[in-house]
Amino acid sequence: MQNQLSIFNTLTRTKEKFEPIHKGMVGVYVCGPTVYSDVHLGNCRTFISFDLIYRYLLHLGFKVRYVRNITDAGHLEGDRDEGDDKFAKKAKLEQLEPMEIVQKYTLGFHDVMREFNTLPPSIEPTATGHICEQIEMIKEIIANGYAYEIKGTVYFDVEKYNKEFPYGQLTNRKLEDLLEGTRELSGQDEKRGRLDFALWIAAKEETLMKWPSPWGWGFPGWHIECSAMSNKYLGETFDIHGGGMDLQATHHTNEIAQSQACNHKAPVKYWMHTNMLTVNGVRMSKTAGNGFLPGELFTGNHPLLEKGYSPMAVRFFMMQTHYRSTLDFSNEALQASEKGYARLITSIKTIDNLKTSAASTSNIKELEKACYAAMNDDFNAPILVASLFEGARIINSVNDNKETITAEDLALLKKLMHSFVFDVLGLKSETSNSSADKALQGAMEVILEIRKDIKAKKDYAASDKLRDDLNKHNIQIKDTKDGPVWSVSE
RNA sequence: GGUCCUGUGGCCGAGUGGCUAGGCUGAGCUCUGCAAAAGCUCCUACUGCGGUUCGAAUCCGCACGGGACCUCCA
Repeated sequence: MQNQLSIFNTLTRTKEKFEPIHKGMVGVYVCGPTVYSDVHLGNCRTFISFDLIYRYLLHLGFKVRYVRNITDAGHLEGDRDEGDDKFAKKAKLEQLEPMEIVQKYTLGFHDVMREFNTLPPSIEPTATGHICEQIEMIKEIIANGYAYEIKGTVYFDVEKYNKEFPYGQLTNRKLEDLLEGTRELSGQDEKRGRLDFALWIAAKEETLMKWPSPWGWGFPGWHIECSAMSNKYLGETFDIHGGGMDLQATHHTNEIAQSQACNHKAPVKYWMHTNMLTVNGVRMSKTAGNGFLPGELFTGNHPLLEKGYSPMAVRFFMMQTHYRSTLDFSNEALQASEKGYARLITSIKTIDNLKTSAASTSNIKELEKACYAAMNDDFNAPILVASLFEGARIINSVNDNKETITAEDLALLKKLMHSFVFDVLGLKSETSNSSADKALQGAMEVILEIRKDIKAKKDYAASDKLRDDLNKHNIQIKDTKDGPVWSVSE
């Protein structure tokens, strides 16, 4: 372990030293997507942020169990535990079975996560796969006196719970303040308290996704799945629970209440929340209609996009902002990241060509320290990136014979750049080894050989034309001291 | 209305009570047949007004601007 990691805990609103419950092991639960439509870039940001966190914990040597669920049932359209769930609604629209909707968008989600080079979680449980666990948990909550049933629907009694536990602690709010923000109960409402939420919802005649329960046919409420599944795979109390900030006030607040009411203990030691992605200063969301899909981003096929951006350029763009800050999208910012990313990757490829000397002009050990210090300070990737650019500067300077490096330092620098850029930040070099690429490589060798002859005859007009023409096909030739180098641009 | 967060150079974005992050852009220089790349140098900011302090962009207050949550959303 490279010194002490600290994490900003939403519960206390301070940075705390990270001490896992079980030495050397970390349990992480992150609220995954509700798979009733394509994930947009804002959703991706959250999962990419937690991918960084997961990767760094692994890098530090922790044995991590990373659980990220798939919500495939119980997430209602309306705000008052009424109506059909999102899958059934979408299923009707697309004339499919609800589980066809789930399958379609789950596969799509996985494809996008792979594009962004995120590591798969250790366990990816689904709500429909854990109906029994949810029912058992609800039974326990009722037995403990924190929930009640009315006509086949089970509600959590928030006001009763609040008498013993601070219901609004995660958002630092008092119950009275929360009550002020809610509407009066209408005559149709069955629940007792305005803040009460459903644990189990009675099925109607037309409900498509329903299961038998002690309270009749129905389906689980949205919040109970995360309590049940985190409990099952990580235990009654685990280390880190994460999710987007928008889940903090309702979903996570209710999760804490459910788990506490069931197990008589707080479920989570460190709560982590990632901030939103914004477009022109406004949060990207499904309902605001200002979101675009990862596919559109990669191809540039969207009115807001001037061009396409590669998945790694986008990932790097996100790594230049701290996970707790809002990240505002713009073409200009993305293009800046694209260039910076290319420079960083190019420098890493240069490492293998460096010559070593008897002394180093730069302090590589200090650089290593700076990298760990950045990440240990609540996963501060932007500061890490700044240090990595310092590394790139050193590499390029040594390559230009303007600085020197010892063999020992070079080995350390190489290890440092590789482990932080590829393992921790999760970036990868975007080159493929397809047969077409190999053919291009061969062709370029032939072309450069011919151009060498032309240049030897000092026919610069011809050699420059060759270079310019290839450039029109996105192939750059650079005439360095050590001979020509070529590359393909995006 | 309630509860919070936030306001940094041309753009994006870190950050600490005093020691000028970083990326992109622009200008100049070095290198080079030229170009590109790379390195170096320069443009040295912290919404406004008060207060605390030897000293504040960093702490406090007020004002103005932006945003989030309180209703489904990562």
